[in-house]
Amino acid sequence: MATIGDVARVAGVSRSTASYALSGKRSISAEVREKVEQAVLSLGYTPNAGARALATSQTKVIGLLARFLEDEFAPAMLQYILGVTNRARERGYDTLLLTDEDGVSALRRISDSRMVDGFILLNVAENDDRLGILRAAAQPGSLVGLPGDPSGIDVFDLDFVAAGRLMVETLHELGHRNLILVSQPEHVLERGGAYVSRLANAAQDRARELGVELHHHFAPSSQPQIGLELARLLDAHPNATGLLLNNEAAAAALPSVLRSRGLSAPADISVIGRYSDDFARTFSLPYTAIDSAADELGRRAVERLVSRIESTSDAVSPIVDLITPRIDDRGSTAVPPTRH
Amino acid sequence: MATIGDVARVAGVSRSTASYALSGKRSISAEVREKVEQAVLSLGYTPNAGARALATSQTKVIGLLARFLEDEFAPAMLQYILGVTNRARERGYDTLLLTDEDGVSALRRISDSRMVDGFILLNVAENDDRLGILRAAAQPGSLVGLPGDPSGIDVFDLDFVAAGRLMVETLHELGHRNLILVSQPEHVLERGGAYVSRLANAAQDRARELGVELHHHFAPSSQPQIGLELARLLDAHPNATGLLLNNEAAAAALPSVLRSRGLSAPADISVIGRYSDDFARTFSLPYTAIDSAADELGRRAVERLVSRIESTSDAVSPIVDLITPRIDDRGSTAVPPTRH
DNA sequence: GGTTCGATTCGAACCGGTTCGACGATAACA
DNA sequence: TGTTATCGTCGAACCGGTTCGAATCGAACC
Repeated sequence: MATIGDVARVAGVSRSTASYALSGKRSISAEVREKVEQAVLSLGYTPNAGARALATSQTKVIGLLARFLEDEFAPAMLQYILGVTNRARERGYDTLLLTDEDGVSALRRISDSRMVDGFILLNVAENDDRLGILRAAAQPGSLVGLPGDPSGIDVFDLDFVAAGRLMVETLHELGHRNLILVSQPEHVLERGGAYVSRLANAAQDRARELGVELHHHFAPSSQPQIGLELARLLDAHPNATGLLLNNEAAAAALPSVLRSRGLSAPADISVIGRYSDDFARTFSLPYTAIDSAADELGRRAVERLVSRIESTSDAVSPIVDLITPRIDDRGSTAVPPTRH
Repeated sequence: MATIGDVARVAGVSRSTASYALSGKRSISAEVREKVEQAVLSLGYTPNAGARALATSQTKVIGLLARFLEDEFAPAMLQYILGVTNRARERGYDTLLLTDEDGVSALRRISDSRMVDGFILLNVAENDDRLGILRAAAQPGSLVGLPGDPSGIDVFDLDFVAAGRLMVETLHELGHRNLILVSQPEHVLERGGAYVSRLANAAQDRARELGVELHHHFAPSSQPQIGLELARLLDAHPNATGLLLNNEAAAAALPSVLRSRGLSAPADISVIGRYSDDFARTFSLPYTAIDSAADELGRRAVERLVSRIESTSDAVSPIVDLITPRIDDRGSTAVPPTRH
């Protein structure tokens, strides 16, 4: 492989001149620049990443820490990952994907060895043990997922409080007064998925304010239990006219549950879910849903991280950016059926 | 961050001695080794990856090129990615995830800049334009997906010929004589997904040998068209007693299609799919299926790549490793129903 | 005509590791 | 007791970039 020394020799200049000609950090005569560029072309020169990293302390790589938790809906993670890698590339960064079980030691290892310029943490838990390491790290980081204590770090997440309120308000406006809310399994919450209770509490509060009856339940973690539980809930709350789902697996299971009971949405029951548009398309889920905005969150996290990496002053104050929930109307809500 | 110079100073030895004490490449007195290790601990020393890469020409990073094609079933890709990253980590390598639209230039860029020690290419097409670059690259590579010309490169894939035969044979043995085979959309084939026709042709040939009638169709690429097409196929072939699905999306759509027609598997129709066990679990697909072995393919590709990277002689002859298909029996096959 | 200045280029140092050759001390050997 | 390996350590060079300071030169200025 050609080095910058080769380029300099072919162009008949010194190594430093070749470097400046390529970086433009000092003025170079048009003539010399031309010769250097010719040499680069004829040799097929590409700078050695390791050498550049050593000299500049910049790797142009972002570390992406993805936690794959058991019982979690893995495919949803892919949207985040793609949002991150694609936007990073647009900004001139490549992505080191870290899927280690032990996120703490992975973070430490990569940070200490200076392999990346910054980190993005996915699936951040309420009390995430990676945050301590990240705060002490030499590189900046962005979180996707709001932890209990976000101090000092940029955070991006869906506004689950607004999402909970929006679900309730939407059905309340249509005339619904009795709703069921199905959350993720309880152990997701225990493991630190506080967004589950943020949405549920907000929905509960808003329902109380509006005089709406809301029955909150945690769903089991796997099929076919989910289907059975959904059926049980419909039995237990025969007067409920609306179903709110903060749970991808439950949404995926719902069509068959409704069909086997001879129900259809929105004629018999209104349904609002919470999942990405891409998820809806893949499994052709016909329900109106709050978009989880996975790719957008990934993109924003990258955007912020890159500007922090490239900003000279590091006194930029951290932000918590909660995306306002947006409803994708797929026609599964309507006024409640009149009681006979 | 501490450098090896700091370690050497604290331990009271030279930089080279510190380096040898840590690498073990020359004999070092127990006393000195002890002092160096103490210094490492007290300073929290971690070698700088860029400097090490520059000195050793080894990055301990693998480049993973994932192509995300439109209309493709993206979640399935995640299994490959996880298989690769996890096994790579076990072998001491991290993974650079490259999702660039333009795989050719991504490959060239990363290879020329010496950011990785080797490549793994996912979703390799029949006539993949990345292979030319890979063959000329300084780093070795492993393919997941069998191209038309695999010469010179290690290849890992499911044996789709055996898979096609196995599907037909399994149902033939149960007494089925009239089958429908649903493939991926035709443009997947056109784009180079030759595995689609490898499976279909093998199934067709085997059916002919066994005197089985086999109706082969390409499915549309997206919902809800897939569901409609499945219904149309069942109408068009009322005597078919078995359904073979080489198409994840079709498998995901099938339960509702069957339910709405009042059919169930295997009582009314036998079904064999082709998707990963993980996929089946996630969407609770109740069909017997040939495991696509995504994670295993990823693991094998890494294993081979790493041994090639670390082997001194580079005259190791390339292999084509086709995994023998394995059926996960989920009880969706049975003897065909007796005709009334 | 001497001085100052900006443009252009070069040489040397540095980033933080690894590794080769040399050297002194000690042990083994004749 | 002199010679030769062996062991343990050090200094220096090298990997391939970037960047600082200095040198050269012609133009502009007084």
